[in-house]
Amino acid sequence: MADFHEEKARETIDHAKELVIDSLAETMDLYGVTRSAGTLYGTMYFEGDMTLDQMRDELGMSKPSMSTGVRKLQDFNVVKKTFKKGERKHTYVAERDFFKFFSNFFSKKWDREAALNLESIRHAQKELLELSSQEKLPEEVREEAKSVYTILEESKPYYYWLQRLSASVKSGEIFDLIPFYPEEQDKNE
Amino acid sequence: MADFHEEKARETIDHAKELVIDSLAETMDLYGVTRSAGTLYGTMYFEGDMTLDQMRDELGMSKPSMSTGVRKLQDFNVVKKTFKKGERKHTYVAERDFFKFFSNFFSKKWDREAALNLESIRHAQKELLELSSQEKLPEEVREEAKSVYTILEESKPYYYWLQRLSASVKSGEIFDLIPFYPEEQDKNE
DNA sequence: AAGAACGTTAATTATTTTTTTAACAAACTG
DNA sequence: CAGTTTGTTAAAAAAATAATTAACGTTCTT
Repeated sequence: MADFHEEKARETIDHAKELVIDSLAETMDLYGVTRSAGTLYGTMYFEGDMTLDQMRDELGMSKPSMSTGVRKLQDFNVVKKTFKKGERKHTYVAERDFFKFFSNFFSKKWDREAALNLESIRHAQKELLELSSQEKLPEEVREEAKSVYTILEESKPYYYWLQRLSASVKSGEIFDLIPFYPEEQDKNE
Repeated sequence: MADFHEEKARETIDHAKELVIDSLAETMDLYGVTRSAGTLYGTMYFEGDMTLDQMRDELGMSKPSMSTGVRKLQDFNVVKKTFKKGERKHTYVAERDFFKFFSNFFSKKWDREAALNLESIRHAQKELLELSSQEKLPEEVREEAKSVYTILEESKPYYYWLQRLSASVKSGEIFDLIPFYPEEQDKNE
C-alpha cells in the first residue's frame, strides 16, 4: 500500500519535472533550438551529470541522436563535458545557472551576429566605394551607391553596441547594471 | 557604352545589397527565424515600404509565401503595416533602426520565456507541495519532492531578472546603461 | 594482441516544415 | 450589383531537417 503511494508520488515528481522540461524546451525553441535539444537540456538540468547511455534511456531515443544533441548544446555553450573519475563513458553536464546560460548563449549569438554583418558590410562598402569613384557613371547611379553606402555605415554603431552588450554580459557587468534582485540598488544611483 | 557601364553598376549595387541581405538572413537564422523570412526582412530593409506583389517580384516567390512571411515578421515585431494614401494594396515596412529591432525582437522573446516558465514552475510547485504534505510517504520521496521544489524556486530570480531586462530594453533604459557610443560616458560613473 | 565498449560518421528512412497551386472570402470599382 | 482585385486559407507537393540503423574507428581491458 505504501509502495502504491510511493509509486504514484514518484510519478508526480516526474510529471512536475516534465512540466518544466517542456516549457524549457519551448523556451529554447523560441531561440531556434530544436525541441528535442531543448528536452535534452531540460533533462540534464534536473539530472546533473549524464552519459550518452543515460540520456538514451531517459529520452527513449537513439544514441547518435544524443551524441548530436549534446554537441549542439555544446555549440550553444550550455553543456560541457565533465571528467568523472573512474568513469569510462563520457559525461556531460548542463549549465544549471540560468544567468550563465543566458550569458553563454546570447553573448555567443551576438558576437556572431556582429562579426557576420560587419564583415558583409565591409565587402559591400568596398564594392560601393569603387562605383562612387567612377566618374563616367550617371549621377543617379552614383547617388544610389552613395546612399546604400551611407545606410550601411549608419548601421555599424548598432553592431559595435551589440559587441559591447555581449562583453558586458560575458564579464557579468550587466548584472551590476541590472541587478539580480531589485533591492540591490545600483550603487551609482 | 555608358548604358553598359550603368547596367553593370546597378548590378554591383544589387550585389552589395545581397551580401548584406544574406548576412542579415543568416543572423536572423541564428535566432530561429527562417532564412526566407530573414531574406524578406533584408529586402524590405533596403526597399522601404512594399506591397506583397512587390515582394513577390523581388524575391521570385509566391504571394502566399509573402503573406505568411510578412505575418511572421509582424509576430516578431520587426515589420509593421503602413497606410499609404491612395494605395489599395496593403503596404508593409521593416523596422530599419536595428536598436529598435533588437528591442522589439528580444523583449518579446524574453517576456514570453519568463511567462512560460514561471507558469510551468507554478504548476509544478503546486504538485510538489501536495506531495510534501503527505506524511505517509517515505522520507526519501518527500526529500526528492522538496529538492525539486527548491531548484525551481531558486530559478525564479532569473525570470524576474529577465523581465526587468526586457523592460529596460523596451523603455530604452538599456541604452543609458550601455550607451550607443562609447564616448557617451555613463553620467553616473 | 584480440575482443569489447564507446562514440561518431554515413546512409537511409521518417517526419516536419516550407512552398506552391487552387479555392475562397472580402473589399473595392465602375 | 456584377466583376475585379487583393489577401488569406486549405490542400498538395516539394524540400529540408531530424532520427534511426548500420558501419566504422578508437580506446580500453584482459
